[in-house]
Parts: sequence; structure tokens; C-alpha cells
Amino acid sequence: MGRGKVELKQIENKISRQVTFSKRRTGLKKKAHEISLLCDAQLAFIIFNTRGKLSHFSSHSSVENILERYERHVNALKINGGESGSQENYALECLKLRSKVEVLERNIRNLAGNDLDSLSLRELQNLEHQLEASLKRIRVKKNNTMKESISLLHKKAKALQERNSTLTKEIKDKKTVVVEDPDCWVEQTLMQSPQISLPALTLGL
Amino acid sequence: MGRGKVELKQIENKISRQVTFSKRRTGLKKKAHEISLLCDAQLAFIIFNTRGKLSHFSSHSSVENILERYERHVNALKINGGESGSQENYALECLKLRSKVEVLERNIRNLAGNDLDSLSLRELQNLEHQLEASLKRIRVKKNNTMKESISLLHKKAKALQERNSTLTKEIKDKKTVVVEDPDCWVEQTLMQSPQISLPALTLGL
DNA sequence: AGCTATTAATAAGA
DNA sequence: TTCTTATTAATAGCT
Repeated sequence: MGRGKVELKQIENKISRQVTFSKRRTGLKKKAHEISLLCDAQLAFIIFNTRGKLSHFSSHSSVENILERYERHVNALKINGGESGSQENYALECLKLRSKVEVLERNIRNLAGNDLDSLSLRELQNLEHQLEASLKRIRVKKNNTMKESISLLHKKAKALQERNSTLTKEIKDKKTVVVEDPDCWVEQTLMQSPQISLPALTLGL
Repeated sequence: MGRGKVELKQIENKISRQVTFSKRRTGLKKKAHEISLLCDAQLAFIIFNTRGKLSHFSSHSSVENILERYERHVNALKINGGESGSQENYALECLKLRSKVEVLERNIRNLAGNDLDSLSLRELQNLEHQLEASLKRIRVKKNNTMKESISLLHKKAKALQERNSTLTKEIKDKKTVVVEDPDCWVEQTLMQSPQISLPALTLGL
């Protein structure tokens, strides 16, 4: 919707990227506002531009309120057994969790082949072997998934083909009957036609 | 944009409200995705429908990451003078960190080729491609590290060999002296011996 | 879920 | 940024 189509990739020119950002952000806010009104939905969105400048929008209350609701929602899924945790424990847990997050994030970066400078040769080799093993497992899983799909589709195809032959045969039979009773033929044909007009092999995935 | 204009107020009919919600939510996600791609922006949005059902979308990392970034941003704005809120903030941060840890751990398990059952075929393929790319990078890094080690060792070896020749030559010189002064020879030899008895090529690693 | 007549968003240009 | 306008995209109302 503009003077031409746009490719879905980063706009090279910095100025037009900024202009587009500004325009589309306005559009996004408008749409967000509309859906919240029309459909009685609560929403928040947060957006950082390339340079890290923040904009945000929320339908009803503050962004914070909605984020809190979000957190509650996400955390409600967990059984969250121990209510025993007092205030001090939260502070302590925070510290632990922060360092845990740091470690996990570094692991993930390494698994993605980034931030490798700090690793020794041995660690690099371990990483390599680990990824090779992962890849193997993932490929096995993928192949199994694909095989399952395929055999399912084969079964489906077969069933449909059988149904097809049955129907074809039925048609022949009806025709034979017809020769003996023209009125009946017309009636039968009309009734059958929707089914006859192709139980096309819908092999959807 | 539809068969007619719509008034900006809650849609009375429950069914059409739901349908509109679903359609517009899709549109909103699409637009969000587009702006994030076109303008290199990071964004997250969170939306609850009338009945409190949650949907969310985020451009790059997880919603959690962007929320965290948001919190950091907002907190940086506040002078954060009052320590009053700190206790509650810890509790809130804990909740966020816990869910973040959960997300990260799931990512790591997937990267290790575990817990793949919940993934679609497409997700499996993405994972496969990601790991292939990682592996490539890691191998490049490993090779570079090895090459560096090797050239370093070559240099070291060369230096040691040179030192070796120097020492060998020195010994010969001493022997010549020795013939003229046996006492001196013994003393010198004893002093030199630790070095002579092989500056064995300690090619570390 | 699809299908289109319509309206709305927006790219390019000023 | 803001306005204009030619075009493309989203979607309201129906099936």
C-alpha cells in the first residue's frame, strides 16, 4: 500500500528507514488502539528503534500493569509450590537467577557459534562434538516426523482410492439399473452427483 | 477497509467481535513483523482478549528479553531514589527471571537435540540449519586457533633450536679452553650442565 | 476458513 | 515533520 511494493528486508537508506519507522509506528499504534476498542482487548506494545529509542503503547492502564498481568499469566502456568519465600529470599534468588541467566545466555551464544574467543581449543572441540551429536539427533527426529507424515498420507491416499473405486462401481451399477427404469435413473443421478463430482485426493499435510 | 466503515466502539455481537479480534490480531502481528524487519526495530506486544486469553509476539528474542530491556530503560529514567519499592521489585524480578530461565533452558535442550517432540517440522528444520551454521563457525574458529598454535610452536621451536646451536658452540669453545685449564673445565661444565642437558623442545599444550 | 468489494495504510515525492 | 496521492494491503460482511 504505497507507490510500489516493498521487499521485506531492512531498508538500506537510513533516512527512509527512519521515516518508514515513524510512519509505520503511528499505523501500528492506531491499529492497536482500534483492536483494543473494537474487541475489548487489553494490550501493550513496546518498540525500540535501531538506535535503541523506546516507544510504547498500551490500551487501558499503564504498560506496567499489562506487563505484570503478563508475568502473572506466564508464571501461573508453573506449579510454583513453595510460598515460603520471604522478602529476603527474593533478593537472594534474584542474584542467583541473574548469574544463572548470564551463564545460560553465554551457553546459547556459544551454541550459536558466537563469542568463541574465550574458549580453549579443548572447549571448542567439545562444543563441536556436542553440536554434531545434536544435529544427528535432530535429523533423526526430523526424518521420523517426515516418514510419519508420508505413511499417513499413503494411508489416506489408499483410503480415498478405495472409496473412488467403490463410487465408480456404484455408478456403473446405477447405469445398469437405469436401462431397466429410466425415471429412477434421473433421480438417482441427481442425488449422487455431488459425490460423484470428485472425491479429489486432498492430501493436505 | 472492508465492506463498510466501522464505528470505533466495542462490537456488540460476541461472535463477530471474536472474529474481528482474530483477524486483526493476525494483521497486527504481520505489521509488527514488517516494521521490525524493515526498520531494524525490536518490539514485543502482548494482548489479552475479552476473556483474558493471552497472545504475544516479539520480533527477535523472547518477549521476556524485550520486557527486560524495557524495564531497564524505564528504570534508568527514574532516579530510583526511593528504596521503598525495592523489595517488591525483587519479587517481580524473580518472576521474570524464572520464566526467562525456563525459556533459556528449553532453548538449550533443543540445541542439544532434546525435547524435540513439541517442535514442528519447520522448527526442526530451522534448528538443523542453525546448528549447521554454528558448527561451521565453530570449526572455522577451531581451525584458526590450531593454526595460530602451530605457527607459535614453529617460532618457539626455531628459537630453541637457535639457542641450542649457540650453546653447542659455547661448549666447543669451553672445551678448547679446558685443554689449557682442566679445573676450570670441570667447574664450567657443572655450571652449564642443567642447560645443556636438553633445552628439550617443550612444545606446550 | 475462503472470497471480494471496500476502506485504510502507506511509499514516494514535495 | 506533514501533506498529497497513486497504489498496495487489510479487512468487513458474507458464504
